[in-house]
Formats: sequence, C-alpha cells, structure tokens
Amino acid sequence: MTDTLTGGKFQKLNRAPAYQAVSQKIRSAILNGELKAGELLPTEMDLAEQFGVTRTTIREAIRLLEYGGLIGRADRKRLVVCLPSKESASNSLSTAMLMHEVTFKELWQIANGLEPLAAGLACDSMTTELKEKLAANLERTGAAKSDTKELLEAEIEFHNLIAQAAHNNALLMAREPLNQLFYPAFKAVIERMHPGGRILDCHTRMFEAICKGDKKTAEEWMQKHMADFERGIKMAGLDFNGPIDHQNL
Amino acid sequence: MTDTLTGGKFQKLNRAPAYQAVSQKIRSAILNGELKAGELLPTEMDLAEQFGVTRTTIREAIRLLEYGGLIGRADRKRLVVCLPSKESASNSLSTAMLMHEVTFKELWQIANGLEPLAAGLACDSMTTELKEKLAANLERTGAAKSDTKELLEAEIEFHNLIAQAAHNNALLMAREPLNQLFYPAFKAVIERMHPGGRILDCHTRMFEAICKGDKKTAEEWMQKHMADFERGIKMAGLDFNGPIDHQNL
DNA sequence: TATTGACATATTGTCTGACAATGTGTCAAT
DNA sequence: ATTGACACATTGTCAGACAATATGTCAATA
Repeated sequence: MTDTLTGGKFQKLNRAPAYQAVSQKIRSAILNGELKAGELLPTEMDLAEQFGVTRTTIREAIRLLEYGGLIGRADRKRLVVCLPSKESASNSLSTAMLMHEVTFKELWQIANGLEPLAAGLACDSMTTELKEKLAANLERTGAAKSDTKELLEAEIEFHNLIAQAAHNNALLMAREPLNQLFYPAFKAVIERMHPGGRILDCHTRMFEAICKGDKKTAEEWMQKHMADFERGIKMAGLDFNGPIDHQNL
Repeated sequence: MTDTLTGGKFQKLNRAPAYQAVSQKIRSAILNGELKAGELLPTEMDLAEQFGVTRTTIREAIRLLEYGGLIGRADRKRLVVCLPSKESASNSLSTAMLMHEVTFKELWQIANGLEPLAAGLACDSMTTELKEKLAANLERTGAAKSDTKELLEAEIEFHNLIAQAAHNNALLMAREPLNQLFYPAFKAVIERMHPGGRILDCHTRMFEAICKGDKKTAEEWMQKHMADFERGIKMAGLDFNGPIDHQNL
C-alpha cells in the first residue's frame, strides 16, 4: 500500500485562503496582547487597507473568530476584542461531544471526577463571601419546595458556587460543557423527584463539611450526591448508557 | 438605580444579522442529523437561493461554523459537514483558558483529577489491542533514552493511550485542552530531566496494575506520576502559580 | 440646565456583479 | 490505462454600491 513514487518526497503545500491567514494574524495579535480584551477592533476598512485585501475578506476572517468568542459586538456596531465567556468557550466542545454521541455514563464519569474535586478544593480556599452565597442558596433550595423550575436553578447554582469556591478558573471552565450537556437531564431528574428529597440534605452536609474544611467528608457527600443523580437519570427513564439529547442547541 | 421608566416593560429586541441566523439554521440542521457528517454541503449559490440571501451572507455564515470544526473542506473546494476532531473542539476552550491566564496549578489540579480517573476506568475496560499498544509504548519510552523529543512524544502517547483504554470519548475530549496547554511545560520538564528517571518505572507499574485490573494501584501510580510532574515543573524553573504561556497558538 | 430635534458622519450589514483559480467530468488520442 | 484538451461548476477574491444604525455636534426649547 506504500506507493513510494507518488507518496513520498513532497508534502502537500498548503495555500490557505486569505481569510484564514488574516484570521490567524488577528488571533495572534489578541493572544500576544497587542490587542487587549475590551479594546475596539479597527474598522473593517482599516483592516482591509492594513492587510491589503477587501472588506469582504476581512469580514469572513472576523466571522471565523466571532464564533470562538474572541470577538464580540460592543453595541451592535463596532466590534470589540473579548475575553471569551466560559459558555462560549465550551460551546464547541459541547457540540463536539453531542455529535460524537457521548453517553450519559461517560459524562457522569467525568462529573464524578470533577465535582468531588471541586468540593475538596473548596475546603482549602473558602471565603466568607461564598459561604454567604452558599447559605443563601441552601435557603433558596429549601424554599423552592415543589417548584421544580426554581429547584433546578438552585441545584445548578449550588454546584457552580462550589466550583467557584474551589478558586480554580480552569475547573470552572472545564465544568461548563457538563453543565450545558446535562441540563436537560437535570431537568428531567428534578421534575420527577419527590419534593423534599435528599437534595437539600446532601447540600447542607456538604456545606457544613466545607465550612469546617473537612475535605474527606465534603468529597464523600458530593459522591453520594452524584450517585443520587445517576439513580435519578435511570429512574427518569433516560438511558444511562445511551447518547444524550441536544435540546439545548 | 432602578429607573422604572426606561428600564422596565420592554426587553431589548434582538435583530441579529442575517448571517448569524443562517449560521444557526445550518448548525441546527447538522445537530438534527438533517445534514450528516461526511455529507457535502449544498453549494453557496444553492444555499443563497434557499435562504433568500446573497452568497456573501452565506459565506459569512459558513465561516462562523468553520472555526468550530462543524464544517471543513473536503478537497479544497466543496465544503463538507464534519465530526469535529477533539483538537478543533477544544481549541476555543484552550484559548479561553489562556486568555483568562489560568495557572499551571489550576490546570494541574484538573489533570490530577482526570488522569487517575482515566487510569482507574482503564482497569475496567482494557482490551488486548490497547495492551499491545501500551506495551509498545513502554518499549518506545525505554528506547528513547536521552532523546528528549522522542521521550516527550512517547510520554504524551502513553497518557493518551490510558485515556483511550478508559473507553470514554467524553473524557478523551475533555482531556484535550490539558494536552494543548501543558505541551510546552511537558517539553520543558522532560528536557531537564535526568535520563532513565522515574518515568519508565511509573509507566510500567501503572501498566501492570491496569492489566491486573488493580484499580487502586493504578490510580496511586498515576498520582505519583502527577506529583513528579508538579516537581518537574518547579524544577524546570516554571512558575507553578503563574499563568501558562501560549507558544502553541 | 437638561432635554429634544436636526443634521452630517462613520461603520456595519447586505446586495450586485464580476473575474481568477481550481477541481470535476467527458471524450478523443495515444 | 494514461494523457491531453476542453467545458463546466464551485470557491476565493475583488470592486462598488446602498440601507440601517450609532456617534457627535449644535441650535432650539422647556
């Protein structure tokens, strides 16, 4: 199968289209800090002149970056350089996972690794501000009762707060695809849950453990919580070993 | 601060540009399976007619998707619907982490969560094929000696193989940003390492543990391996608590 | 003073129409 | 079976235009 004649010696020379080159240049400029987040981009005409191409080409180059969240619109006209939000940053990863038909089980295994990790780290770097937010969240959960929509939001907020308490931005971003992909499942599980179930209990104990800096207990309760979630998925009639849906786009 | 007159009642109506709408439609069609991966996209003129806009608009819409890896070029002409590769899928997340100036420590904490997880899962679902590949990788590592480039590649390959052995596609994709961002650090660490160090030993013991299905031992050795890496980063003169570089773009 | 209206200007979004470069398919010649 | 010649389709890029919308200025007004 090795055709030494046609296969060897020369490598495919890549003549990438101009819009890709331009896009790369702009991207680099942003990563280098030549263009700082928050700054306005030069106008399309400016860029066109600088690169020596047409506005059309510039616009295509910009679109290429826009999806990644590196560039956004300030006020619907002028474009600005952005710090990508964790949502936009994890979009491609989420959709890629969707298209690869990742299963609940696979995602759950990751979450089961990351969530206890977050809980553990939170024990080391808890702040009073986050303690207050968590306390407020517990109240919110308690007050939600059978209002599933409210309960759902509180539940998600709780986990996000824990992750914030870990003071690890990378973790916060790495978790985001799970948030996005699990959302429909969260919803289904919580809607089918008997009110006043274990959720609040779990959360409370976790909160107390974290406040005490009791890493082991915090991690254990998070694991129990995740186990509950797994059971919930199955009880909600979702196929734990099957691919997740994409009601989120 | 609540101006009840101008603030309330009406929400900002969003008149998104046409290229965004078109992009969304195409994206949905792909996620719905109306356009399957591998299929050719209709020609730009076709799309332009169908959506009732110009080719210019269509092209901008396509660029928007191209970055995310949902659309690629088959043969430099006709565009084709793609299953995003794990590399392209994690690009935005990686650059977002870069721009948020994520530290080595933050990334390491995640890796320290995911890598032992992978090693543990691998114990449950090892295949003979991967055993062979891992065995070959160990030989490769042994043979590399002081060839740091070769050693680097072998090291990365080892971890990827473990992750593959976990048979969890989501994990494989979630790990990818770490691969991308740690790469320069890997390199620096390995170049500064005394040859015949602990690497091969660690890998071998992990391999043996995984083959035996000894989850606990496999995880422990992976953790030791990660601890070595942490030491390596510090010894290489990199700031463990400082932001990572972006020599990768 | 603070708000409004009128107006010129700048910038983006979209359209039209064109051309060059490149890949595809066909068919005859070898 | 390979090559050459040719028509055709499709993408990449250009030039130039116009509409819609923000921005800034300045006078008029309450």
